[in-house]
Amino acid sequence: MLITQKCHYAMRAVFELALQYNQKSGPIKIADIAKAQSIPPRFLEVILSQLKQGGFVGSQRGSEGGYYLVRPPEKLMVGEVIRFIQGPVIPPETKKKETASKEERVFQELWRRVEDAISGVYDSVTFGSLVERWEKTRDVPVLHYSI
Amino acid sequence: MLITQKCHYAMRAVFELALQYNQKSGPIKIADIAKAQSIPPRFLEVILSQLKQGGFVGSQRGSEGGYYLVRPPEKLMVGEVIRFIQGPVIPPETKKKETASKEERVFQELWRRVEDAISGVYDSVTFGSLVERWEKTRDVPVLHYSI
DNA sequence: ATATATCCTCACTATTCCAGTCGACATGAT
DNA sequence: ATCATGTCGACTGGAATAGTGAGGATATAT
Repeated sequence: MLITQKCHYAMRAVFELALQYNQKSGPIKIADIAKAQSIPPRFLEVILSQLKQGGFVGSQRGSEGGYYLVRPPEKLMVGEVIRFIQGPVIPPETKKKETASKEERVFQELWRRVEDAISGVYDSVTFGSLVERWEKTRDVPVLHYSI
Repeated sequence: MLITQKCHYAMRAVFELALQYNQKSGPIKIADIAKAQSIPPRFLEVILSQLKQGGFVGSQRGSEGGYYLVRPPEKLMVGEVIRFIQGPVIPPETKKKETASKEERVFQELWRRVEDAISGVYDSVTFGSLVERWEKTRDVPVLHYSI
């Protein structure tokens, strides 16, 4: 699978922090993020602490503590988060010319192109743009009314 | 991981059959494909029989039997094989608008773009073009001589 | 100061998926 | 008839994924 569940959660968590970024209402609690984005809270703990390691978020301990985004959402590409949580799309050994057999080498150009194509998308979308889109469509009713 | 080992094997197997396609030397034995492409023979058995189910290859039983490509390599896109072996890049439930929560819906456009980007590459490369490339570079010495 | 709310750490489990194997059987060429 | 092949279904070991548990550390409120 291209995107793991964990990565989906990570992106939704960052997205949630991005939504609140301009509200200046202090750090957001794990519990709140978990609720807003329907993420198992204990699992979210693991994820956020990993995102902190990666320098994407910061935290405040104690009462009224929580997490916050380090960079403004417009300067945070989704690709950065995805790559950090998931690792590279194409594993390095698939790309290494030296260790590849002749047969494998035929495919390397293909994998390179695939990776570039994916990166092109990943790096053209920021959490800022996602928030913008969200703001625009937040009140648009779902088309699929119950019958 | 985007491409499983099994899928790599499948592509190399098909590629091997593509190489021999114009030689008209009858079906190729599992053992030969396995040897040429360094694939565990028993595993290759599983893979080829799956590819047969998918209509990509045909087989001949008995002595002097083996496998052969059903379509000419130029008319076989790598995407067809990859999608058949691996299933869709983005799982359908990630894309379904009806079942997605509001939060998930923000990301759907992103996943759609990623999928399209990948498909664009997958569907622009045929096994015929891979064989061509192979024929061109088959005798180019490896740059990395042993020291 | 104390209580409490929060993050922090790290180990642990359950489940699923992947890669690969095994044994017995079916079929076709010679 | 024999032997070389493909066919079939079950099976296993290991890795990765998703998620949980228990207790510790620290900041804020009172």
